[in-house]
Amino acid sequence: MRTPSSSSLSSSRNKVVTPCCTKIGLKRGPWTLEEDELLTNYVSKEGEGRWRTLPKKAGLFRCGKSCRLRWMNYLRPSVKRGHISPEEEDLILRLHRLLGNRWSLIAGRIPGRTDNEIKNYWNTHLSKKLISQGIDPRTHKPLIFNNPNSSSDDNHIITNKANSSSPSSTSKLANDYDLNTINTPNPIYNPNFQMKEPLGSSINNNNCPGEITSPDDDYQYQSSNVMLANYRDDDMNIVVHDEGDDEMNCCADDVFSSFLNSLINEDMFMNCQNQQINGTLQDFDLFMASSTPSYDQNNLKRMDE
DNA sequence: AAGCGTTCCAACCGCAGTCGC
DNA sequence: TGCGACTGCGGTTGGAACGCT
Repeated sequence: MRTPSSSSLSSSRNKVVTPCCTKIGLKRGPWTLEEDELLTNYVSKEGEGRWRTLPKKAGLFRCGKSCRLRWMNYLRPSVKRGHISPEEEDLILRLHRLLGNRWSLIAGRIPGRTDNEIKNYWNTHLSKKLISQGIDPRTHKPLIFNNPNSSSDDNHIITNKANSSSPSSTSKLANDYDLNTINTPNPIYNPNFQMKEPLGSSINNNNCPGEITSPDDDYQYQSSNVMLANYRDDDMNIVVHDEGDDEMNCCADDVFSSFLNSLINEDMFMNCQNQQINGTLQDFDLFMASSTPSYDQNNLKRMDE
């Protein structure tokens, strides 16, 4: 069905590829009912995991990755199929504003939905919807169309190849929206930012390890659902706080979890929405101040202020 | 009905993190 | 400490379905 793209071919020449991807004779493409049945029966009996050896044991001519994906995104009993409800859509929008393209984190907050499904839904529906509303789907800030007179390092600038002043339709606008031209200061979207251990101490007691800078720069999330903060050193370089402390991590995890849960609450969201300038950090501060007595919002000094 | 363009989404890919040896 | 195996994530692809002419 699918053939390796030119990029993947060229990269695989220089890289050690995992055996499951190179084995000859493995089936690719859409799954058949028989394959689904084999996989479902096997996982029901033996449980998830050990994907590498699963295909052989289950009698499938697929690589482990493919089996895992099929199970996770389609066959798992908890997977909910069908239309995304308006409530789910709203939740996706809120979570994406906070988390960026952290699809697995977002999916973890929407029961029955998979990261792949949410990612697809975002790319095909929600990003276009936001663009049609004049909102940058990456930053959730108003779109600013390219002005030849403006400086080249402006953030949140997009170009509209057809007509920047009068987009004619959602579809047209979406097609003309050049994602490659966007610069974003938000580390959530910045691949150069390294996800590190969480900064638990500033959340769980009154100690502040450093000066908090701009909201977009300083709160990051890692795949373990932990919020963390960075600060700037004397040279204004962003410093990632890297203090391992399992207990603190655990607490930060709980706090972050509660924070996300709170966003499900409409009132909380509406309050925060009115303060989009300060975005994520302000949302978090509001939440922490209202729900965590030990959290001293004033301890967070911002270089930007 | 045929041809063509667009949309949607399942599946694939490379990469990075984690774990065990 | 280094290495390989395994797992999970986010980006991308391409074929089927759909809509328009």
